[in-house]
Amino acid sequence: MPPSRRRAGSEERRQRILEAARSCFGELGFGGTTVGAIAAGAGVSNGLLYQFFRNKEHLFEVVVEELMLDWVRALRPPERGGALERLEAMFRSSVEFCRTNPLLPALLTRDRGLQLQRFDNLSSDRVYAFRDLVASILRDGVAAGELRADLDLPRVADVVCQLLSEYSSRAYRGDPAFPSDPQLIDTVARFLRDALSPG
Amino acid sequence: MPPSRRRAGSEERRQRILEAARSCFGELGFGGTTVGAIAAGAGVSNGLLYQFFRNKEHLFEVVVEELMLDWVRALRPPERGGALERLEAMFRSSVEFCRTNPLLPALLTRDRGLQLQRFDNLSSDRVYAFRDLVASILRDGVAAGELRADLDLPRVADVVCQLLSEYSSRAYRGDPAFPSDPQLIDTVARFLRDALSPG
Amino acid sequence: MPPSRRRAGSEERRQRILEAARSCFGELGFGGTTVGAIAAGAGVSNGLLYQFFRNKEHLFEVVVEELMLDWVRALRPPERGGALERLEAMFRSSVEFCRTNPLLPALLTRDRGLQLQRFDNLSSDRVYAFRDLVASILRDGVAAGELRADLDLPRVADVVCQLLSEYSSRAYRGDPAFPSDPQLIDTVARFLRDALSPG
Amino acid sequence: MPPSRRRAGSEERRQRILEAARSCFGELGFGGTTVGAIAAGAGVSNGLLYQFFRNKEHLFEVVVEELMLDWVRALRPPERGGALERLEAMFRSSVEFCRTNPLLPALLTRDRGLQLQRFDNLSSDRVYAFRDLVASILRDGVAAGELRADLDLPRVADVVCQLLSEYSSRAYRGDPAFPSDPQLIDTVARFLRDALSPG
DNA sequence: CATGAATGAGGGTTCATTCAT
DNA sequence: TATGAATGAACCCTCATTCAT
Repeated sequence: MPPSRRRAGSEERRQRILEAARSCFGELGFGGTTVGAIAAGAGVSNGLLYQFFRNKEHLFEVVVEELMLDWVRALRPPERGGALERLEAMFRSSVEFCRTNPLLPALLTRDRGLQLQRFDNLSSDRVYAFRDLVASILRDGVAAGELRADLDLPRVADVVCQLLSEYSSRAYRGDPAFPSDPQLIDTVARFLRDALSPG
Repeated sequence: MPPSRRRAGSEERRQRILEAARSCFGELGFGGTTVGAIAAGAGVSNGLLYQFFRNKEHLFEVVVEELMLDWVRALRPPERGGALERLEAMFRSSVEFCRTNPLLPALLTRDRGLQLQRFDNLSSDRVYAFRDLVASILRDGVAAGELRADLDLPRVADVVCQLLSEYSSRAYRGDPAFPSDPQLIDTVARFLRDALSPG
Repeated sequence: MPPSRRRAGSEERRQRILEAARSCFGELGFGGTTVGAIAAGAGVSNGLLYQFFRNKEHLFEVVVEELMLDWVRALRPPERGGALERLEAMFRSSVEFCRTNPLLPALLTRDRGLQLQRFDNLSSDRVYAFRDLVASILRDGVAAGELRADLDLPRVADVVCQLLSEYSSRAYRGDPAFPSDPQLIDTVARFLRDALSPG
Repeated sequence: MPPSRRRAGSEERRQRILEAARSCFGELGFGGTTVGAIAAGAGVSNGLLYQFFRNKEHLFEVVVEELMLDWVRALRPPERGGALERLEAMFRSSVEFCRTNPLLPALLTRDRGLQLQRFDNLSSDRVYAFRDLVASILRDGVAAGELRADLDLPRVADVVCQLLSEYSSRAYRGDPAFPSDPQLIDTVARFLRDALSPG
């Protein structure tokens, strides 16, 4: 039995709220976002948000949770291929993903605007998992002789993740001071290759 | 004629306000900081701030302006030495500077907590100037044969600045998910060398 | 013609709403009660209440009206017997009635939680009628020589009613500071006898 | 050193707020009272209340605390005299006190409108203390042979307190259904005497 | 008839800003 | 100048009421 027309509309509205919230939180941070702005962005009344979410924080949590899941799906690297190839694929996927998701990079870099002290364990696990994933790819590359043998794996993984999330995030922000053009992405990719490949 | 004793006391208070503001804005962002907290931190009354600054935004602008000047002073690279050596010196100076200035990295990465859309042209010039400085150092290195000849200079400068500001900023934040230990700094320095040095 | 099955079901729902309302208003007062809580308590939808009642205030008025009728029925004193005997019977009936009707004592004591200023003339008539009934019983007792001859009848009736309603009301409230045990009820009954009986 | 004119005005405003709060809470209960109404009643702005009181509940607590102290002072019975005489003096003092303090009787009778479950231990002690005081006076009267020897002291004290607080409270409420005229007070006093005096 | 999703006015509270002292 | 008491706009959230289904 398909959902009634009513409930379908309801779910659609919930999604519009989440979308508006994603956009507002991403652009203005948690504190800078007003519930009214989200409601207006979603084209619904102020009070409707509270039918779906306990309060502003809860809405934020749900947004983050969904975003992390989407991101993990988008990021999954190709199973086959060399380490550099896989890292570059991840990098480009992430850039693509963030093009419409300003919130993620903010989360990945512990953006102050989100006042994440309240949501600490929301994203920590994902951050660690992501870094571990990168580290394991690096380890594969070292084992295969594709990468320098003397990399300090956890710390290099940190640097790689950092570049990945920063240049991904720029894909969204339209900030001329921190641009994101295809050639810049290529430069970053090449930068990584040069730094990681054996002499 | 030296400023009267009265004005000297006044200037001192102004500085204490700026110092308290720097600390508050850096820790809590623009939205998270209250004027009362700054006044309390400076040990003056609430209203006195408005003798020196038009309003909260103006105070913020002045804080940023001064911070940028301090940072530029701190960053000035050694006149002599190889490009990599000079870049690394800048990197380490910046880390040191940021260790006590949480606000700067936030500015350099367009921290959402500051709601910088309102203050857009505050720091752009400084950011451009910094990147140009790095680019010119890179150009010197290329000219001297110390760096790869085929670097896309403006874009590589962007990447270098990015790493520099991110790992500088961590020096202040005590976040276990984004640590800052000497070996990580060394890893970043080596990462830069590997990426920039010729084959 | 009996009501159609449809209307019978409707009437049953109306009654369930009234019952839930009686319970909620009694426990939480007018302001503390939400329309949603009443609907949930009655197992009907939020909107259905507005088929039967203009609004929350109207529902409250009807609840009070019905409650007063029930109470009058429960209170009707035995036709025969001495004045003290009849008063005591009323007292004990009232205690029993209130044991399951928290709203009544609140009404009888002009409970502030009900914000009765809005509903002023709702219960006044019943209060007067009750006091008149008590006064007439007292008059019978005086005439029969069973009670003191010099009682200020309307005012003594007020006192008797007051004790009656207060100690009835405690039967419901589970407040340890204002207990209601059988011996306390007995004490009140005896107190009344002692005060009213001739020297 | 006398308080500066500024601080004197401040304290005066605090008192006006407390007075307005006492009146509003007393008339409308805790839930029925809005912070705005208190502010308006005191002739100050909405926000000023929060300079003196943490929030609405805190303001309520302070009001209750002060009221209880005032009441205890007003109630203190004469040291000398017979038990009935002392009780009657207390009764009349209380009536007088409550004539301007609607909140107290509400507290003494656990008014639902105040949602006292939150403030339970604020007034319980005072209620118990008051009842104990009445009980001890009764005990003295029994010992002196002035009162019936067979009184169930704690429970009779309850009844006496109940009459005392109820008829005190009416002094404030201008409710015609529950009047308060001098003769009614006299009737209650006489009622108490008749109930407590030996046969 | 019956539903419950949707609305929006109004509540308590915070805080940038002003101004009498 | 310097103060901090005072203001009031704007925040988040609740809930009585309506209306499309």
